[in-house]
Amino acid sequence: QAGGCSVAVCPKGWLAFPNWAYKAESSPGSRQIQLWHFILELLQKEEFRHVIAWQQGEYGEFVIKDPEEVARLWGQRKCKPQMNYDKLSRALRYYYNKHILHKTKGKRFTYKFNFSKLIFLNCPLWDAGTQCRV
DNA sequence: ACCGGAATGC
DNA sequence: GCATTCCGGT
Repeated sequence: QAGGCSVAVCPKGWLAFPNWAYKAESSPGSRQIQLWHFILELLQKEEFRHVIAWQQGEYGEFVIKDPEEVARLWGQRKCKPQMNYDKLSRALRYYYNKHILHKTKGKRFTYKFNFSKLIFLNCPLWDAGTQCRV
C-alpha cells in the first residue's frame, strides 16, 4: 500500500507493521543493522521458527526458543563471534527505556514489541491518524 | 534467568 | 546513538 504498511502472517491471525520493518539493512545510506530490526528479520522467516517465533495470543509478543543460537546468528551478522545471550539480552534491555520492547514477566525468554511506538518513532511521515490496523 | 550501572568502541 | 563487554546484585 501507499504509505508502506505490510502485513505478515502470525499464528493467531495477522500482524501489521510498516515496510521498513522488513528491510534487512536500514534504508538510508548503509547504517549498521539494529538488533530489533534483526529480530524482526528472523521472525519474518519460517526457517528460523524453531529458533525464535511469535507467541500466540499476544500481539507483538515473541519467544526466543534457542537463545544461544539467536546470539550466534546475531554475532555472525555483526562480526562479533564472542556474542552470547547474556550480551544480546543486555542490548534488548536497553530497548525498555526507549519503549521499543518490554519483558513479559514470568515467561522465560519472552519479550514484546511495542509496534505503535516503533511506528511513531521511526516513521515521521505517519501521524497519529494514520495508524496501521489489522 | 533477569536486571541495570559503568566503561568502552565505533 | 547503539550496542558490546563485564559484572554485582536479585
